[in-house]
Amino acid sequence: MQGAKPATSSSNGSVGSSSSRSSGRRSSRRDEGGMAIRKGTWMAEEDEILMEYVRKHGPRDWSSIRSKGLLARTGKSCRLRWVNKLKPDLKTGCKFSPEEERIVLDLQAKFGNKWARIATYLPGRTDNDVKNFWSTRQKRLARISRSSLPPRSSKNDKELTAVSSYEAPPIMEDTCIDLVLLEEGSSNVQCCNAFYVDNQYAMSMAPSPCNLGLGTALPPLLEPATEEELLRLPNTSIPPQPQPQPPQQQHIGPLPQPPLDYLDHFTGEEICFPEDFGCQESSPCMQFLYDGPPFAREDEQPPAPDSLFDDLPSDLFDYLEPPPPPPPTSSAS
DNA sequence: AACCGAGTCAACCGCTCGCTG
DNA sequence: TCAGCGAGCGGTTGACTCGGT
Repeated sequence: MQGAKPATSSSNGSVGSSSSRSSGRRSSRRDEGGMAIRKGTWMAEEDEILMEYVRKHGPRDWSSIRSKGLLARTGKSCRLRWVNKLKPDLKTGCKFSPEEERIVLDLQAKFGNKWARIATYLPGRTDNDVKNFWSTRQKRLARISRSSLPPRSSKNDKELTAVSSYEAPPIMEDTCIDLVLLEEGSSNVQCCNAFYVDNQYAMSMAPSPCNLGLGTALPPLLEPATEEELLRLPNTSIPPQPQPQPPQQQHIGPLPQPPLDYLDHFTGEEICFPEDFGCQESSPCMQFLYDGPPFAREDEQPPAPDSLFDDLPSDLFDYLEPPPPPPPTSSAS
């Protein structure tokens, strides 16, 4: 990855670049009481004062920090600084691991944009971290989907093709990558995640509800799995189903909760999914990019789902573990 | 070397919720 | 019951770095 910004004044004690950085849009202003409210990047001295306050009083009564004249910051700002930067055990400057990414994807599909809630499943991560991770990912997917739409031709060729970052040079380290699966000859785009962990690729989501399908035309590193194997994945709420032979279709109605902003393009029309991808509202798990007519309608054959997972080695997903249990309700917001 | 796009991150704002008097 | 207030949350913005061209 790139773009890691050097630590701010709080962690390296240098105020130089960060103070100039804040000089533009953020500045101090005076409130009604006449006390100047400082905004912008925190200085090391301010951090020290804030930490000292928390040591003495605990992380509460944020507004009294200003009312006592300790800092010219709002309570909000103090709390934010503590939660996002000063709290102990934060994983600052540390990239999301593939496992963390998988958890975020799972939980975002489950909870929506409840970043604080999702962050409680990720020790050392803040809601801001999760939010930033997600928005970066969204931007990337949006860019990929925009740039990857194939020309409308060869209508009969329905093969799903992996494009996007998957075409990047081989990934050598544990990595989470996004896949955009295009239905050739149309503008249908599906999106999912694959992980490269321990020299193996694996898809991020179980064949649970709202899985619209995974691509077949993946590079050789990813071998297809049998549906039986995939059904052993964690967080899979659909029960094992009988051998789904010729793809049948199940009328499931509109998607319950559009998981992505991309669904702005969604027409709201009812879609049919193959029966073996049965959809349950309780655990939607796939991000669905849509920019055209419905993916599979009753009068149209969807890609054969059984061809999507065939032959994946049975241990392919063994490393995947269920997310940790939710923390005690007292800590959740 | 300069430029540009992508990615990362910090910190703001507006809103909601829950507590308290 | 209700208003006021503080805390918390989600969305957004913009500075900054880095890699590619």
